[in-house]
Parts: sequence; C-alpha cells; structure tokens
Amino acid sequence: MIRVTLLDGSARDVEEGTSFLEVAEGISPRLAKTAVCARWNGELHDLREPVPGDGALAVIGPGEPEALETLRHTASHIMAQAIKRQFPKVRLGIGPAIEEGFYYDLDLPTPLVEEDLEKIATGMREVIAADLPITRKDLSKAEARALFEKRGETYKLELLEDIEGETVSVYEQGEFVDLCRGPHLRSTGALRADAVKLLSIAGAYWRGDEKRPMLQRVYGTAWEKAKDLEQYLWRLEEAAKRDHRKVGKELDLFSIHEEGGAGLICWHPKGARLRRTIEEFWYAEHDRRGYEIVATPHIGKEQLWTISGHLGFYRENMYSPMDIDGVDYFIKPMNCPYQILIYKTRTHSYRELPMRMAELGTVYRYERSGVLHGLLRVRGFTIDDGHIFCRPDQVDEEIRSVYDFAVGMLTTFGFREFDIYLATRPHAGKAVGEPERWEQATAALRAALDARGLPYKVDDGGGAFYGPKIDIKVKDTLGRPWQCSTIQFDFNLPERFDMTYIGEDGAEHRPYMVHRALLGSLERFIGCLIEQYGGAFPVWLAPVQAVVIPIADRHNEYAANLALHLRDAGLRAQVDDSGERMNSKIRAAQLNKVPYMLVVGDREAESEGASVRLRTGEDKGTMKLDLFLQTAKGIIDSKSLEVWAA
RNA sequence: GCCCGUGUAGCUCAGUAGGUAGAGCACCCCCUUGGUAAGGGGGAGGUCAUCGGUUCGACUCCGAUCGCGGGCUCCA
Repeated sequence: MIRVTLLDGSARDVEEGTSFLEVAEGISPRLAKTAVCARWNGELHDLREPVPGDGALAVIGPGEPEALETLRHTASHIMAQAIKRQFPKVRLGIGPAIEEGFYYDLDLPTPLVEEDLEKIATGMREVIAADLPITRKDLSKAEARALFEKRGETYKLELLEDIEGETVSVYEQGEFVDLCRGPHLRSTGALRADAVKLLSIAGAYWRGDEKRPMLQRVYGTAWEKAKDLEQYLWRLEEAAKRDHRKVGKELDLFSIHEEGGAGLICWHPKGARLRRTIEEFWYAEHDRRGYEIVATPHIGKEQLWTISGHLGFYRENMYSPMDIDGVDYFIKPMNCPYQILIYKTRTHSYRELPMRMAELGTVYRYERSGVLHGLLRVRGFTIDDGHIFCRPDQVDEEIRSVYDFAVGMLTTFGFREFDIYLATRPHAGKAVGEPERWEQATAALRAALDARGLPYKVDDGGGAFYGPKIDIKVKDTLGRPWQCSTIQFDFNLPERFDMTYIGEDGAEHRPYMVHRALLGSLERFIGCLIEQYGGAFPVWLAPVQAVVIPIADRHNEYAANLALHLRDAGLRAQVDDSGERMNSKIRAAQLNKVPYMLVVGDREAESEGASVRLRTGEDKGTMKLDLFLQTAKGIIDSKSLEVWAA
C-alpha cells in the first residue's frame, strides 16, 4: 500500500500501481473530471502516471498556473501534429510551454510564411475537433530510439541521448507521437479551439547554439477560455501603443539615424530635458549619500585595457583601435579602469574608506546588429556607474546601502515590479579570487537581500568571473524584463591594478571593490520609463509641465507673462501662440501628454488667473495663479505620480 | 552575426499586369479671434533606402548593401 497525503492534511492508502487520476476519483468524481494534472511532492505529473510512492498530492484543476502550463504544452503538441500533417517532411525540435504561450522548433526544408499560420491553425482545429485521446507510454531508451529512428526524428534522437535513466515517456495522440515528460491534457478536445492563436514565426538555433542548424520556431498562445485569449491580445495591443520607439517619435524625444549609425541615440530637446531631470536628481542623491562625482575620458591607450584585462576578456565587445601617434587607443566599453586610476593617484588610509566614486560615464560597446532595440539595447550608452572601494569589514554595510539606494531610486521613478537575482560563483573553476572571499562577498549580498525581505532568485553560477552580483530587473509592458541595477563584486581589478590602502597595522592591504549601476544606463532606463508611463510621465519628469493656451491673439501677451512667471517659479512652461483655435491647442497639448494646460482668455486676464485643465481630462476651473503654483509645486517637489493633489 | 519579414513626402499609410506617384496629419500663406481633444481655403514638399543587374523602359522583377521589425545568442 502507498500512503497519499492530500491538501487538507488527510491521508489515504491506495494500492501500488494506482494512478493519480484514480486517487482523484476516490476523492471526488467531480475533481477527477476537471483535473488537469497532479503535483506530487512539488513536481508536476501526468494524471495517468501511477503514484510512485508515499507522498503529498495536489490535484491541479483549471485556473491554476500549472494547469495553464499543461494546456499550453498540449497546444504545442497539437500544433506539431497539424504541421506534420501538412508538411510530412518536418523534423521536430522541442516544443515547450512558455510564460504566455508555447512554441515548437521545426526543421523544414522551406520557410514558413504568414499564410501558413492560418493553415496550421485550421489543422489544429481539426485535431481538436477529433478529440483524440492523449496517451502516455513509458518506453525503454532502446524502444524509443527505434521509434524515432523509424520516424526520421533526428533531433528527438539527440534529445533522447541526453536524458538520464533508462526509461523515457512518449505521448501519443492519433498518428502523432512525441518524446515528452508531460504532463498533458487527457484528449485534444480538452483544449478550446477558440482560446488558441498562432502568433509568429521566427528563427531559432537548435538548442540555442549558433553553431547548430537554424530551425523555424512557431510561437502561439493558448488559454483556458476564449475570453482569456481576448484579454491577452488586448494586452499585446496596449503594450504596442506604449512601445518606447513609437512614443519616442510621437513625443519628439529621440531619434536614431541611418547615416549616424545603428544603436546610436540623438536626444531631441524634450528627450534631453527628461534626461537632464533624471541626471540632476541622480547627482543630488549621490551627493547626499557621500559619493564623489568624477569624470573620465572616452578613449584610452591599449596599455590601460591590457592592465584591466579588457583586451583579454572583453575584446569582442570593443571597437577597433584608432592610431594616435603610433599608439593604439580604444573607445571605452567601461568606466572602471579610469576610476581606479583616480583612486591610485595617491595612497589611501583605512580611515578614508569606504570611498564611493561615481560618474555618468558614456561607453561604447559592439553589439551584434540583430540585437539592437530602440533605447533598450544600443551601442553607445551612459552608465550611472559607481565604484565603491572599501575594507572587508565595511562590505556588509556598503552592500546594504547600495541595495537600498537602488530600490529607492527605482521606486521613486514609479517602478514597483522587480525581478531580483543573486548570481553566485561560476562553476568549472572559471572564477578569480579565493573561495573564502567569494563566500564572504556572496554572504554580504545575500544578507542585504534577506534583510530587506524582497523575494529574489538565486542564479547559481551566474556571477561574473570576477565576482558575485545582485541584478535588479524591471519589467516593461510586454512583460520583458530589462536589467537596470546591478551590484557586482570585483576580485579581479584591484589585483590587476595593484590597488592598496594602508591599514591600521601600517601595512598595505587590498581594498574590496564593488561596481554598481542603479539605473543601468540612461538610455535603457528612459526606454523603460517611456513604456511604464506610455509617455505620460510623472509631472516632475515631464519635459514640458505646463502649456499656456491663449484663447485669442489678444491674450498672447498675458499668456507670455504667465509662462514667464511659471518658469520663474521653476516650472517648465511654454505658450502655445500658434494661430490655431483653443480646442486645437488643447488637443495638441493633450497628445503631447503635458500634465497642465492653462487656458487664458478675457476672464483670466482680468482676474490674474488661469483655467486649469489636467491631462487626465479633468477641468479644475479658473483659479489664481498662486494656488495653481502651490499645488503644482507640491506635486513636483514630492515627485508624486499623481497630477493633482486631492 | 544567423533565420524570416520589411523600407513610397517630416509623420501615418494608399498605389502601379513594369510606362518616373497619391491621401490625411505636420509645414508655409490667406480668411477666421474662437471658452476645454482637430474652423475654412490655398500652397510647397518625394531621383518611391542605397548600389548593381534584367528590360526599349524599373518605384514595381532579381541580387547585394544599409536600416528597421519579430526571434535565436549576448548584455547596461
């Protein structure tokens, strides 16, 4: 007998060989009817599998994340089946469920085109309508090998070799068989045809390796109900509207030029204004927290990059050298070497540590053309780059304060969702520095994370070769994570540059070095900001905070004076004295997402006031200028995400 | 870099079985001076990404290059 513990804590004993489904039936026939898969001791299993031994069982029904994952995995099989019917020569790669859908990688002699998606979708509807039972079979590796050899599925054979253990499972539905761990739905008809949609075709290297064949990947999405699919598609549309490349053009923030070069950003006046506001805030915060601001050159001699090791380990991201008086100079891909040179200009006492140095340093890195993406992935960018040089006993405190600084910064800008990673020592001996230092450094990072209680994931072995790190990513509207903050230990550069400080004992010691960027790069960060707000920035960031709108030309003078007054008070204000009608001016300001529109006509000129309209569409009515200024300044100074105070 | 797609006025997009192009917005001019999301009229603006090939003739077909988009890989 096997003892199965249920969710409510009760237990029941079942015969060996009993399937999860049978257990579910024993609990309640209704549960069994809607059940999708089983979670057994924390692992997902197919309902048809026999219970392997004593353990805890949760029967997963609709509405749970695992159910959606199972359904998507089945959708990918159904798609593969439909594709195989249309293109018998296809060889299958892998076809997993992903965050919001599924894909299947295929090797096809001819490229798929958009129209093929519709045909494949039709084929899928047929498979779903046929309601083919999905069965699971355990095979020995030899049996499986024979099966996939017969079918010419060379990629499956390769996968088979990498699976540990002697038996593998395959899933069958009608004529379709796939090597698969499962779990799956019970029949193809369990998927709703109106809740599935094929989205796109893309290229993908077999097993992500560019030395291997390029396969074709078909992306799709699948949901429990048609309504869920609709909602998802609506979300995609909304996200597209906020795309920073589109919004950046509409709001006249930045441009990229074919003549200038891919991945190189030109900031227009309004984008530059936004950037400057961020920089000013950034400088103020760094002053407050005891950073020394520095500035370093854009190019440096080969010698510098040899000492730093960049020419050894970072060369492929660096641009070709330029010859200056017979010496090779390189455009900097990082700021750290120069900051270290600054540190090294004199001896340092243990008393003056920690030393915190920072700059908005513009670097250039070679990125392959295919990865460039608006502001989010560029070739020239400005890192808000800081380096902390400290004693071992100061590390904990420094890490904690940098971490708080980073989270506080991102929070001020209105980001609420973070993915936090702790990346630890790389395996296979690819790390520099003694293991004890790694342990201490990793412990310091972990302690900072634990102290703040935000959830984080451990990226085992994901650290740089020179030290462990914390990465903080924010999510854009498409749900794509973008790395902003990073806090990285460095055991490498202090050695290479022979950095020292004089300790209490009068002897030379090696300082600890921490690289940190809070916003990441200004380009990427602004890209994220644009998407976060769809261009309707918090008032303190808005490139133009107020537009004064004269109703008729005779109000232009009053409007100009008003704008002057606002600018004196520190607001970024403009007058719209174009010959347009008031309605048209309001529309223009609205489309530019200007937070405040101050309409002025005879009444306002008379009363020394303005009629205040917010970009939310709200009309606050006519008010004295002072009252408006007071409220607006309150919003701006507090960096509120609201446009108006209640 | 690789796979697929794509590139027409400042912007968003039509268009041609291959015979050198059109709209709306924006811009300029004129009329209108209007109370909370587009007043009316007129005008100017394009070697149809670039280079090469096929053709009597290419914006249209083919190739290459560059850019852009969706992915793969990589990163701030």
